[in-house]
Amino acid sequence: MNPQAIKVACSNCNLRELCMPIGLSDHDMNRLDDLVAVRKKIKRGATLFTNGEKFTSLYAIRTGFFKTCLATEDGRDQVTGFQMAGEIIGLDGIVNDHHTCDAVALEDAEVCVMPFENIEALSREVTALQSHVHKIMSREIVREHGVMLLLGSMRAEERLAAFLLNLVQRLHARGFSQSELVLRMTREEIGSYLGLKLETVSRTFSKFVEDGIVEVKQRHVRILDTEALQRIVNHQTACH
Amino acid sequence: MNPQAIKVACSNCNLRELCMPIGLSDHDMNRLDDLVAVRKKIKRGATLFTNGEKFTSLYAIRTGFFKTCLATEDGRDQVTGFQMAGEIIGLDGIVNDHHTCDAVALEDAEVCVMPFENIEALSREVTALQSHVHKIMSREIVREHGVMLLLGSMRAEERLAAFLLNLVQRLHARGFSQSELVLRMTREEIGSYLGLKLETVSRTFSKFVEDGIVEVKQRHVRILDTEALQRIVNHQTACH
DNA sequence: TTGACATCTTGACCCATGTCAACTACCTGT
DNA sequence: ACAGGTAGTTGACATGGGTCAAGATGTCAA
Repeated sequence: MNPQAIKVACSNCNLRELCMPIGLSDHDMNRLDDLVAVRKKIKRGATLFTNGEKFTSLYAIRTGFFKTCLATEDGRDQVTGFQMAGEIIGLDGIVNDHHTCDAVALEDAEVCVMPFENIEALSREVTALQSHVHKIMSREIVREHGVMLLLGSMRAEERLAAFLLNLVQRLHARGFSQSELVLRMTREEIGSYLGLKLETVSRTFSKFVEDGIVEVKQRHVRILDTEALQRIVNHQTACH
Repeated sequence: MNPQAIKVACSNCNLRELCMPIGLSDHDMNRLDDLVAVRKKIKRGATLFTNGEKFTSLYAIRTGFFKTCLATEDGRDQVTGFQMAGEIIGLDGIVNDHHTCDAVALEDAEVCVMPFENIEALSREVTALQSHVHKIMSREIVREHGVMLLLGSMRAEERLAAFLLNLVQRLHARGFSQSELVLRMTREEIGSYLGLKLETVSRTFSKFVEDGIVEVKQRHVRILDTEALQRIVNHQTACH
C-alpha cells in the first residue's frame, strides 16, 4: 500500500459537509487536508480523552458513537452529550489547555485528530474555516442551552420524547431511518443525560409503548408516531 | 467635549483584563481599540437583543447585570445565565446569524458593542485575540457543562449553595466582598436558572438562615459560613 | 403618607420521580 | 449449550419539591 492510500484526505471524505466548511475552492480544500494529523481508532469502552488530560486537538468523529461525561470527586456523574459521525469533540479543552470531561466510545470508533494549533494557524488564512470554527462552538453553546431548558423545565416524558426526536433527527441527517434507531447507550446513560434515574427512563419507555407511540426491544427503538412525541415535547402548559 | 473624550478605548478600560487578551504589545492594543464600534446603554428591564433578532455583534458588559433566557412558544422559560461586568454575551447568535435567546438587563447597564466581523477580521491578524475568542467560547461551553451537572444531579440545597458560591466568587474577582452580595434577580429568576420553583428557592434560603449559614434580607445576602456552603455542594454521597 | 402592585415567605397537601428490591432477558466467553 | 454477569423491567413504597393559597413585606408613584 503506498503512502498516498493511507493519507488522510478531507477532500475525499463523505462526511466533509458535516464537519468541514462548504463551498471551498480546490486550493483551500487541499490546505484543509493538512488539518488532520492522523486518524485514530478507539475501541468500545475506551476513552478518547479524559478530564485533566492536556488538550492538544479537536476530534472529528468518522465512525462510531461517543458520550462525553463529567465526573466529580463526590461521585456525581453527568453525561453532557452524545456525539455521532461528523460531529466535533474536544471543545471543552480549549479554555484551560486541559480537558474538563471524559469522551468515551460507546461503540468501536474512528476519529480524525486535528491539532488545535493547526486549526488556529489555518483559520487565520482561510476565512471560511475561521467562520466554521466559530459556528461549531456557537452551535455547541446553543445545544447546551436546549439541554438546560430540558433539564430545568421538562418532565420525564417530555425529556425522553425530546431526546428520541433529537437522536432520530441527527441520524436522519446522516442517511438513517427517521423512525428506527438503535440506542448505543444504556438506560443509565440516557438517564444521566436527562437528569433521570434509569428506572424512570425504563418506565417512561414502557409508557410510550403502552400508548402505541414507539416499539422498544432492548436498544432497538421504532417510532410509530412522531407527532405524538412532538406533542409531548410541546405539551407543557396545554393544561392551563 | 471633543470626540477624543468619548472615543471608546479598551486600552484605558479598567475591565480590559477581564474581557480582552492580556500581554498585548502597544501596537496590538491600539488596534483592539477599534474593535468596539460604540457603547450602548440599556435600562433596567430592557433587552440588549432578543430571540430571532439578527446577530451582528458580541457585547462586552461594562456595567450592570444581565440575564439570558430562552422562551419557547409553549410557555416554558429558562434562564440560561446571569452575566456581569467584564463578561461577553451574544455568542449564541454566531451559528445561525440570529440570536436564539433574550438578553435582559436586570439593572441599568452599559455595554461595548463589538461587531463580529471586526472581531473576525482582527483575530486573523492578532493571534492573541484569536486565541482569546476561542477561549471565551470554550469557557462558556464548560460553564454550561457545570450547569448541566447542577440541573441533572443536584438537590435544591446543593443547587442554591453552588449558585451563591459562584456569584460571590465572580463578584470577588471584580473587587467586591467575598461574603456579601446583592442579588439583582428575583427568586423566580433564580429558580428558573436552577430548575426550581420560586417557593423552593425561598424555602431553601430560609433553611440556610435557620442553619446559620447565611443572613438574608430580601436581596441582600451575607454569607456567614462559606465552608458550610462548600460542604453542601460537595456533600451528595457523603451519606453512602 | 397612601394605595397599588410586585415580590417574598410560609403552610398544607399532593404527586412525579427516586429508592429499594425482586425478577427477567440478554450477551459473552468458554 | 451453559454459567455468570450486565442490562432492563416492574412493583411497592418514600420523599423532595411542586402546587395552591394566604399573608407579609417592600417599592414606587402620586
